[in-house]
Amino acid sequence: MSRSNPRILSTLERAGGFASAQEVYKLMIREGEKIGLTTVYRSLQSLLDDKIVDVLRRDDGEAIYRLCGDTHHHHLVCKSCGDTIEIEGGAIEKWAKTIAEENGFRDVGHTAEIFGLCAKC
Amino acid sequence: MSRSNPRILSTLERAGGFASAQEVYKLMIREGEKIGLTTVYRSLQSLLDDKIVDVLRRDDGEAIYRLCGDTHHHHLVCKSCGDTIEIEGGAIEKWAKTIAEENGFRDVGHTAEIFGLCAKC
DNA sequence: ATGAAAATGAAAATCATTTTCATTTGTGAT
DNA sequence: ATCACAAATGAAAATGATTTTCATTTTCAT
Repeated sequence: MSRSNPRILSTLERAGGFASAQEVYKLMIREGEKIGLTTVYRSLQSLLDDKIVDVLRRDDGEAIYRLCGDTHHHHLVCKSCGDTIEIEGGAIEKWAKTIAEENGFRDVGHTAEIFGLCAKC
Repeated sequence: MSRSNPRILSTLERAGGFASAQEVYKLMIREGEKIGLTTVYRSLQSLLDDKIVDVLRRDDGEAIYRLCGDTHHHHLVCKSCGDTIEIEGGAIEKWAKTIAEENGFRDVGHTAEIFGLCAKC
């Protein structure tokens, strides 16, 4: 079932734990690895399914993948440079849970991202 | 300098203050307006430059534009039947603003969605 | 009315991502 | 080792949003 490929995960790590599919692919090619772009996309997708990586969007819409720890967190992302800060989501967790209960929902999850311009940009 | 076109802004409003370029274009065509896709893109871009609209990304990477200052809301979505409930986001607004300030970010926006199984499913 | 500058849009170009499909590889049974 | 079949791979084509090009039209000050 796992279509993931250890070489791709390892490349993502080597890239600083943060790169787009295209970048992972180019990096592997540049390093002489034999790999196809399709496989890179597929592997990243299954790493995503397995919640081993996280996906965000750059300003231009390109998807960037990052290794993520297992603790559930949210992101504060700079629209300009892509700099990302992990944030604690205690307040959000409570909010989501409350709203869901009020409306009779169960088995609840949520997404939340904050984006803006960081101090440097 | 302002390449904006009032018809596009007005269509975005009519769309609920929230739509992609493609959607704005299709809506205008469907309503019999004479407009080109290129112009829609250009107009949205300059509305963006003028900070009259805001841009976000859908999960699939498509850019969605919304009127700034539009009191925006969030969604509680059923994973199974797709039923969607609009929710007030007062708590979230405050949370996002606080976190952003603490980290020196400005010009801040956010996304938040809650999803789960509704009472019927 | 005249010309310059700005706006427009059809068609082509870009670029990330997905799909298709033929080939290769891995695995388990015999 | 051999056979058979499922999973993985990747080249090439398809897709779809967005941008660019460029020729034409509109606007506007004179």
